[in-house]
Amino acid sequence: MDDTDRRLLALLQEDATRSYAALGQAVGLSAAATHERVRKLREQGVIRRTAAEVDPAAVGKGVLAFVLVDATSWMGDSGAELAALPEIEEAHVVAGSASVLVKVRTSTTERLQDVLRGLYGIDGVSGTRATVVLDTLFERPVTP
Amino acid sequence: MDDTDRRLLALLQEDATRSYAALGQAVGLSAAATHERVRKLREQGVIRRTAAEVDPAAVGKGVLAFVLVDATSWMGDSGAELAALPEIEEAHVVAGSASVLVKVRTSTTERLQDVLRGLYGIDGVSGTRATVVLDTLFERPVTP
DNA sequence: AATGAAACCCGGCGGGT
DNA sequence: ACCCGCCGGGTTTCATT
Repeated sequence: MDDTDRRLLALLQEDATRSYAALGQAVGLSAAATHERVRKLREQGVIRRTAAEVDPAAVGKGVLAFVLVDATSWMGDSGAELAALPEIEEAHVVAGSASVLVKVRTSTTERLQDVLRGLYGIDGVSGTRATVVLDTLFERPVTP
Repeated sequence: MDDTDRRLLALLQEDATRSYAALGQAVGLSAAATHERVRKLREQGVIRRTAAEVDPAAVGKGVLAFVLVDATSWMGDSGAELAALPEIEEAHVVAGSASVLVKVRTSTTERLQDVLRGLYGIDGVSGTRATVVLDTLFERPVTP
């Protein structure tokens, strides 16, 4: 993982449809060498996958909220139950006053309410504190 | 935006390197028709871009935290100042007791502290409440 | 680990149904 | 809108250094 790899990662994060030739030119390498480096980055798991980024609003997911979930028991093994709620985009075990933090996207606030109801249905959950997003200033990839 | 489009989106979200032929076979369409549909989805902005997903830990970003930022004045126009801190991955204006919620990835907790210091340097910021992530249960794309 | 050449396959585009 | 067929270019591999 040298500096060239990091530059390649940065380029692929903003547009993974670039050709290896163009990519190589940007970092001063041949297409074949570039291909080999990227292949290794995939193999090592540095590049998890290459995915299409979908606009949430365009697929009817205009409401975004972060929900702190309080629990009376350990929730670190409740991943599957949380994943069963498809509107939950991320779930993290956190330190602090809450046990889990989830990121939720729904079509409407009514549907958000349904998700909160669903959270209460999970064993040990004793409370939720939702923070509703009014406007997203920016979302960007990690800077290697 | 019919059901076929949604299936295409789901497939492209999990692997955008698939060929249009394979994609078309999965939804019962020819490669050309599939290509046309995906082109339109891009044109309409439903597909924002296709990007490589990088493992944060692999690029030395092992610490994740969500920070609620309190402010004494309106922070909805502070996007640029927040974006100037490269460790901030997302920034949202929120309803509730805080004004802004940011997602921060750093190499160490010391660096996280630096980011918090940086936040206090922004005009109007009066406080921060950080929630540190111990373990990420899952992160997945939006389900169309 | 990088290069250049070569084979193969895919993306992109026309025309037609 | 979808399907078929063609063509240029990119991906992918291999021998070589």
